[in-house]
Amino acid sequence: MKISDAELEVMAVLWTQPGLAAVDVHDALGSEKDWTSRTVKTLLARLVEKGALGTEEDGRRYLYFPLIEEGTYKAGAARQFVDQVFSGRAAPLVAHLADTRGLTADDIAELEKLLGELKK
Amino acid sequence: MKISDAELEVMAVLWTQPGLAAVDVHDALGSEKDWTSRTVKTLLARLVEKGALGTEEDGRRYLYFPLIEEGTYKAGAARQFVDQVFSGRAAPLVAHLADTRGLTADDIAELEKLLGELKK
DNA sequence: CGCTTACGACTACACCTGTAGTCCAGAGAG
DNA sequence: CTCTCTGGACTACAGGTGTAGTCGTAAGCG
Repeated sequence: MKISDAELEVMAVLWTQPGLAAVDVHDALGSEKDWTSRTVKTLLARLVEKGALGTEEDGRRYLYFPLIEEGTYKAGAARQFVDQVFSGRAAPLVAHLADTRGLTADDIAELEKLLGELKK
Repeated sequence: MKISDAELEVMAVLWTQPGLAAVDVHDALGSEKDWTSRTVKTLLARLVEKGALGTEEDGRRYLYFPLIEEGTYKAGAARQFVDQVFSGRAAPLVAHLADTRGLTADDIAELEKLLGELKK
């Protein structure tokens, strides 16, 4: 279940607001991405074809719903990325994020809390 | 500077052993990947074209050297991934890795040490 | 009841990627 | 000096991706 970059942005919208029609997805993206509605429809169609989205008829249009959970997908993507780029080791990843100012003080605090829970 | 999955495996070899010829890269990958030497050559050529590798002539063949640093590339890839999938927040990433058993006890210990240093 | 509009279905097309094949020239074998 | 082998250069080709256009039809406007 490979989801491409552009498709992922569409999924993000529908994870936040499931049950939108194509136009609504286009509007929701509108501010960020500069796609025509055709493009958005193509992405929706591809996601349905891939089984990532399901549809429900609503008159003469479709409403789209995610079929794969946000958490499930992201966890898989994270594992795959860490395996591919960091040979499966998470620590170097975090170290790199820290190096490039990718970690704010808030992030660090949050990670500490998380680690505290993990140790239990 | 987008490096594809297959290309990344080639880069990994050359980051570890810079200055190999095409055949040597093929051999180094040989055990893991089942590519013909043609395929490896194509990947090398594409990486040179992209500016990720440089060459040095050695008689009638080339020796290949990384032009981009391993750390630089990985840090960039990490940032991009976190931005794309986790809206830039590292903590949820780590949480997901933890959920799917992607974090071993060792990893957790390592992360703790890392966080300790970051706080300073 | 006819015209426009908006929807999904199908089609397009260039570039990237994975995976290789062909070709020509130089290096080494004899 | 000639033949073969090997290296890089160029070519191939199907499937994915970003980005859209066209078409037929059904729904609502007038």
